[in-house]
Amino acid sequence: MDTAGDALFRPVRTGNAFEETVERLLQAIRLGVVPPGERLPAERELAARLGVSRVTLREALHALQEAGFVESRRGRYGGTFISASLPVGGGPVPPPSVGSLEDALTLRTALEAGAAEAAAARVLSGYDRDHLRARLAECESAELTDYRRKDSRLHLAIAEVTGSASLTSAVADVRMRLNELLDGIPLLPRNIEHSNQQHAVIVAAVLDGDPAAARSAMTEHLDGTAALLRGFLS
Amino acid sequence: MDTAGDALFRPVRTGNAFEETVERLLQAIRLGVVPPGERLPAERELAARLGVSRVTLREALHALQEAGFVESRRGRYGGTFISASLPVGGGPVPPPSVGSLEDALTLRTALEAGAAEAAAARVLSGYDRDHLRARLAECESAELTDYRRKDSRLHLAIAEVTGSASLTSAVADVRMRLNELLDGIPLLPRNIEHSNQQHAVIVAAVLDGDPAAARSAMTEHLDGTAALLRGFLS
DNA sequence: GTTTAATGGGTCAGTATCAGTCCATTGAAG
DNA sequence: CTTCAATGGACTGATACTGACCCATTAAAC
Repeated sequence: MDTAGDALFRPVRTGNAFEETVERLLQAIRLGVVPPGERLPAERELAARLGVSRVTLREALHALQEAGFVESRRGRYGGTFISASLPVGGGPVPPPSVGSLEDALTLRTALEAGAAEAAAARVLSGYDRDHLRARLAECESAELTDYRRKDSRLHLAIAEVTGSASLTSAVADVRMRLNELLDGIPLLPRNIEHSNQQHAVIVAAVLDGDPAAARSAMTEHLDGTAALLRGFLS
Repeated sequence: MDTAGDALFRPVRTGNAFEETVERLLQAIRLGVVPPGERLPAERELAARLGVSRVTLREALHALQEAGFVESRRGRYGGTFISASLPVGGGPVPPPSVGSLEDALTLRTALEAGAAEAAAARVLSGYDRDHLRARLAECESAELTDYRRKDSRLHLAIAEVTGSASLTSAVADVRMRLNELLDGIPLLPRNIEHSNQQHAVIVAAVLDGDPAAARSAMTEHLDGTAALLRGFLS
């Protein structure tokens, strides 16, 4: 029962509805799923999709508004928009134990390498192929301050074209966990350049329909940032 | 935003606290993490670990009791025990869409193949090695009615020795989703025998510290049941 | 026997969350 | 300039969940 019990008897809810809602919205913003300037779905629709009451959603939106992440406009054709300039990092993160870092890295490798392989094994629609190419291009032309978001968006796109929504959510979750840690370490142009080369190889392998190549390229890419994280956080 | 939005704006809570608690406990029972006859943690402790009030936990336990999954005894050295003979399947499952089946299968392959690889890449403690061997043996000597539980327990053990609690939880979750579907298809001795051979290969590769072999053996194993599921549910 | 510690059984007031309803604002369309 | 539909803003009563109690029961330990 021991270790499996630890995993199964973990908390059923990680916080109250308000906190979880804020977390989700931050996920969408920080991972670049809805970019600066764009509109979120209307409150009524968003509340329904998040499975939360509109009151709770609005509390979450207010919190994000006060923190400067979103701005709301009333009236028809109004809505809640992502701020053009996002606030910088969400404050100092609690020192992550080595254990929790390894936990997240292990999960990430499984999910993202699996996603790359699965994506390459599928026959992709033209839409999917364009999506991948667009995210790759965005990543290559990203400003330094934008890079993490564009990078996340590309990785998420690879999970998306897998066709598995569960896999996509899981990738988004683990990336949020790791991004918090990554915010604590410097972003070197040298590393970005290297990342972009690897990204190109990964996307090419996926588009070519070469699962083994996609997996190994992704694994290599992930090992790079994993080493970086281990180095800076120890 | 499209597909990524679908994944990110999914419901924050899949049900009320009561339902989620029942689900978790069923997970522990159905996956064989706490076997028939054994005791669950005391209500106060379990409620704390599940992050739920004791009232809610007790409601969940009562529901499971009425359904015949557990029995409670009062007094010191009492507790809530898993029934020696568990009720059969949880009623007719809603017809799973092909999409949701593929969704779960894709996620499972990523998680479990990744887990096998990660497990083989670690230096395992003696305890871990024994754990794996014990679960494998249990699986090989399982009765037909016990097989699914013992099988799940083994797969979970492989995730456990990875050392990543998140990965373990994720494997448990996706297995629960698939077990519901597997309950709808017959369990042939012929298949069991084949499964056990594959299990032996997987565990051997993990114990030998051969990640590539562990991954490929696990992939092959999973592909087998995936084909079975696709065949019966279409 | 008596004691005692650990357990399940149950109650209650406070808080969080929800579903439903109506209001206020906006800008496009007529 | 009026109308209208879609949006954010705000309130209310009902319900779910919690945290903190205290009680009842049991079997080992003394």
